[in-house]
Amino acid sequence: MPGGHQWRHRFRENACRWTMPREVILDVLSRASRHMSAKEIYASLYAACPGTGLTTVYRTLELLQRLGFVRKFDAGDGQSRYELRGEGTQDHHHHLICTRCGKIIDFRDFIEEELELVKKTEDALAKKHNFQILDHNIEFLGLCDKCR
Amino acid sequence: MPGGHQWRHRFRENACRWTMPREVILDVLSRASRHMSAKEIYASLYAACPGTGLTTVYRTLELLQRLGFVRKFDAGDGQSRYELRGEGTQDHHHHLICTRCGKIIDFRDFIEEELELVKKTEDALAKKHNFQILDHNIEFLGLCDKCR
DNA sequence: TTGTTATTGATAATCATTTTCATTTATAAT
DNA sequence: ATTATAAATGAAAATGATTATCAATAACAA
Ligand SMILES: [Mn+2]
Ligand SMILES: [Mn+2]
Ligand SMILES: [Zn+2]
Ligand SMILES: [Zn+2]
Repeated sequence: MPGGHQWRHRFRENACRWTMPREVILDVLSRASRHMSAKEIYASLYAACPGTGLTTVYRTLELLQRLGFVRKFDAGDGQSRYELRGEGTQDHHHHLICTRCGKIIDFRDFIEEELELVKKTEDALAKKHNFQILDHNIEFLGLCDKCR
Repeated sequence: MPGGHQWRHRFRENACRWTMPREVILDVLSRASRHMSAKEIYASLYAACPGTGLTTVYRTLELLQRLGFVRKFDAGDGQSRYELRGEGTQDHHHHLICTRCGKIIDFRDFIEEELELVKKTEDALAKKHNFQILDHNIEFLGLCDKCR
């Protein structure tokens, strides 16, 4: 349990101030269900920090993304979703998305094989297209048990 | 070259009428550069079918997607992009996206290994979560040669 | 404690996409 | 070929997520 202090330190390192809205947003992200939209985060903010604006939520999420603490992704409905990036490789995962109801499931199956193939592909692509590859996403789309 | 007639037939099969806007939009999609946004398609429509509304472009794209003729995807900027789905497996590919300038590159490297891993993962996920998996996306994010 | 400057919140602005609804048109039936 | 019907279209307005503005506030270094 890294506690909340680590965040403060990591903010300082990046010349960012440690404020109440940021602390609360990080808290929401770390405890609540994953894959939250900005509006959902905004909604669950009221108890701990009423008066926080939706604008601040968006700005904080963008900052967290820029610092690499948060991953932003698109699940097909019109809004972006956000999740904390855990440390090392044990948090590495991808998404299984129901295209009808929007349900999102994390999966970590075959991560070994996946990383191996991803590495090979990254190397090939970086060389062939002179790209600096920084990240990747893998997602499976389909119908969940309730929607099929 | 399947020509334009096949489309007409495939529309009929699905109880959809064959109209000028639909023909022209399919033509644009098949000849022009891939990964076009609705607005881009709308813009390149004027010559062949002036007066076509942007609304019709959106409606047609949604139909094409529903019929499985078109793949809709998100490249990180605020708008959806569309590309024709080719027939068999020789068209199967994924995307390498520059997060700064938005450049998109198709790649088909290691499709063999990819399909193998994807199959394994699909089976495992379908069983474990009782999902009916219909599609998948793999994307690499990074900086292109000009942006790095 | 004070000064500087990042951060915030209310509000308005953007911008992609969707809805509405009256008009047109593809197509099947006559 | 004409006609009837429902699907398709287009103009305009509505929606909804995200971003820009700007004056007020608060973090934090000195
Ligand atoms: Mn996740
Ligand atoms: Mn492509
Ligand atoms: Zn579902
Ligand atoms: Zn680039």
